[in-house]
Amino acid sequence: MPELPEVENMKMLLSKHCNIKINDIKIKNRSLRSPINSSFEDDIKSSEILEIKRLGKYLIFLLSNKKCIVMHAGMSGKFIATLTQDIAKHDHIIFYLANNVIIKYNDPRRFGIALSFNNETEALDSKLFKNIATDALDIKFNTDYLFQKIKHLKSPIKTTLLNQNIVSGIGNIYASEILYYAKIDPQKSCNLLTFNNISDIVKFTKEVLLNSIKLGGSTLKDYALPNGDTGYFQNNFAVYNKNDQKCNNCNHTINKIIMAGRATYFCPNEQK
DNA sequence: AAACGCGCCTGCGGGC
DNA sequence: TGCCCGCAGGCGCGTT
Repeated sequence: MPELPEVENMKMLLSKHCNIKINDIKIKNRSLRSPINSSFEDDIKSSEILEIKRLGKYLIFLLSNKKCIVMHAGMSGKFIATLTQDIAKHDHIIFYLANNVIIKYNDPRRFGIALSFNNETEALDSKLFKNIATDALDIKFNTDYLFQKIKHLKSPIKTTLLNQNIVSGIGNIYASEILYYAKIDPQKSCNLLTFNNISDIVKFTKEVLLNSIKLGGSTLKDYALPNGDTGYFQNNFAVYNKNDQKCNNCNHTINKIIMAGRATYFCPNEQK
């Protein structure tokens, strides 16, 4: 999916449509990862979005009627803001704003989430967020936090960074990228990492994610920004999708391996 | 507890 | 040309 930088870009662009009445809402297909709840349309209709928050890869919409919408874009979800009425294949949710803007949620694989709650507290107390850890860009995600959280784990650091119960927002692209800059082998067990290793991981997590946000995120097959633009971060990948190419820092070839079923890229010469 | 594998879906590209 | 296979930004559940 969209990982943290892509979701942050969605948030920024959708936030331009706050404080505008939502005249109508239509759902073409309720069967996302879990079905869209039956009161979703009624909870939103005639209300306005006051504020959009992001926690990890989740978007939290606070509405003027106190209701709260939670959305997650799964692997292939995206938002499209448009003035044209056309409905494309996989446009599952359509918001009709009073200023004639139409916002569509499109998600071919339907791994996304869209649920409404009576208020923000109810949303944050729900099962969705029960085990979601602090956000990777939150000041509370620091070296002491991560060291305490993972020093006893025997799992490899790469799969651990993908665990949203440890830190939220990092996905499969950025896990490889972060560990490349931190010069750590993705297969290394967490309990073998030094405090300095973990300090580097935290530092480069912030750096890589913030840099990608600035560049509009990464655009692979499915992802596009709500205004139709594509991000540029994929041009800055150090290792992701670059197997058999040369490492930027040395002449060694970038390796691709599978960890916990997910493609993982690293330079075996730089990352120990 | 913690670590792994599988399934949920659709679309695309490569190999035959 | 067309079919089949593997793979894709994620995550929850079941099993060991």
